[in-house]
Amino acid sequence: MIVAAEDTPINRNAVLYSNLGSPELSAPDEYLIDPATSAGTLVRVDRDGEIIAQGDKAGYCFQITSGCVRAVKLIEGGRRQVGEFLFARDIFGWEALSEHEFAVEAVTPVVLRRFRLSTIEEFAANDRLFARKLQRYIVAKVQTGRAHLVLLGRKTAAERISSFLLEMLGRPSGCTTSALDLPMSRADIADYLGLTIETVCRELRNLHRRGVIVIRRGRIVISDHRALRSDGSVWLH
Amino acid sequence: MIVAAEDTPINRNAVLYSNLGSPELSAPDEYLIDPATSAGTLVRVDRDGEIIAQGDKAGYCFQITSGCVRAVKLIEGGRRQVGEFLFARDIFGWEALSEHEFAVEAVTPVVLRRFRLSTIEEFAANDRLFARKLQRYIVAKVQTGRAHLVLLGRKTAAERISSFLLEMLGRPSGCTTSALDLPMSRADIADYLGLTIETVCRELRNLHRRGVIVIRRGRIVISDHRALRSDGSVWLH
DNA sequence: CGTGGGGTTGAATTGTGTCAATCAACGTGG
DNA sequence: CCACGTTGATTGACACAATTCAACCCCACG
Repeated sequence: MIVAAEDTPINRNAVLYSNLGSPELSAPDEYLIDPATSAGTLVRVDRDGEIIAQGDKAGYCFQITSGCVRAVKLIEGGRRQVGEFLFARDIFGWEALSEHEFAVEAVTPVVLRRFRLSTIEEFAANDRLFARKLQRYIVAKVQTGRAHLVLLGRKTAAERISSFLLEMLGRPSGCTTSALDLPMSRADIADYLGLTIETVCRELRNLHRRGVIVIRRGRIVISDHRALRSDGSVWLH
Repeated sequence: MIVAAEDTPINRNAVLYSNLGSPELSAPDEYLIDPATSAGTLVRVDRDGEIIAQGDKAGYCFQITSGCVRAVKLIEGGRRQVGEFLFARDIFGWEALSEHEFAVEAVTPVVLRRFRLSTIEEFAANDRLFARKLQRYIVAKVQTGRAHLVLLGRKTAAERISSFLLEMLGRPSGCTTSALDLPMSRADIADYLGLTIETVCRELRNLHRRGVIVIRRGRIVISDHRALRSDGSVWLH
């Protein structure tokens, strides 16, 4: 499903990442690897195209330039779990030790930059700041993974939906407005939240009825942030 | 709840980790930091003692010398999620970016070795092999976290219990025999698997009825590994 | 202008949770 | 040594949240 894949050799002397001089690590809207460089191989993938298959050998790492991607695992009985959704600036492919346990598929058409894992490792070895940024990125992923464990283990359907909308609202891009356009299908959302499509619909409808959201053609507008937050943020402390 | 906490200064010239000369990275039964060294501060914690509290500032990293520990998150309505159980050789405290999202509590009395995070970072900076081992360890944690997402999102109660027993059976120590002694309570297991205590009991009884396990005084003996595996390993591929 | 796939809604079903009672193990103090 | 209280584990009866099954709608697209 990979459309364009000419192999631009990585120029080791090129500026591989931006903000070298930045005082602190990884602002949320920062690219770990500067997309303006010619480093890595540009890859385009169609909607629903498979970027990584379950069982693929580890070897490549991708940074998303544009679009949305999902990490999915299929198990017996046609059951499916979406591990995470990834967007521009996100990096994936590093999570595998030897084989990929999750497939990665394009939710929308995506543009990626592909690197050999060995190249990334080499850069991390030669550059302390980059290594620390990567480390921070991975630790942040561990954190969001943990938060998702709580959602799947202990939250009700209504709470999951609210948490999901807040999560989507909270990501770096498109956060200022309260208009969310969710690129993924109901099935993707359901498999991310450990629910069925029907329950996702019903809970969205409930939010609509309560006047918390407005649903229009795959686009959702949040009318009552406060209500959403009191539903979805069930943390203590 | 920390009992002994004299602060042994870290000797930078001491051999902080073992197997420097080992050809490959992190065998599963290997300590990332050699417990025989005097590096770090020895800490003992009683049963149910709190090692890290929710909301604590990040700053220390612990390696378990002996005992079992749980990472827990409390949310509204008395609900609780156990993120993971950790055992000898495991390392925790590195998952926080600024504040700890999960508390860490002693399931059994534990002996820990405590390090400043900055010390760990410094060692990683000065030693490539150690840095890569740590990296591998963290990535492995991401993997088990992902597997747990699938369990919580898409497995039935029976499958969760079987998967749990297999997971406990599969950890480096005490794996040769089929006698498991589970140090954690039913409540801990339930909160790890996103179930209730009662369901855990019922499913264990079902396994007992089917002759798959024998339950004796907090110790469980696996009589039929094959049956357990066909229940718990619901992977495709 | 059919056709099909995603989305929405309703009714029936069920797996798991809730509530409650009982039991077993253990420590404690009279 | 034995009543007693405590705490965790087990079991049963019932309730309910979410799934399953099914019908229908709405566009997009050939």
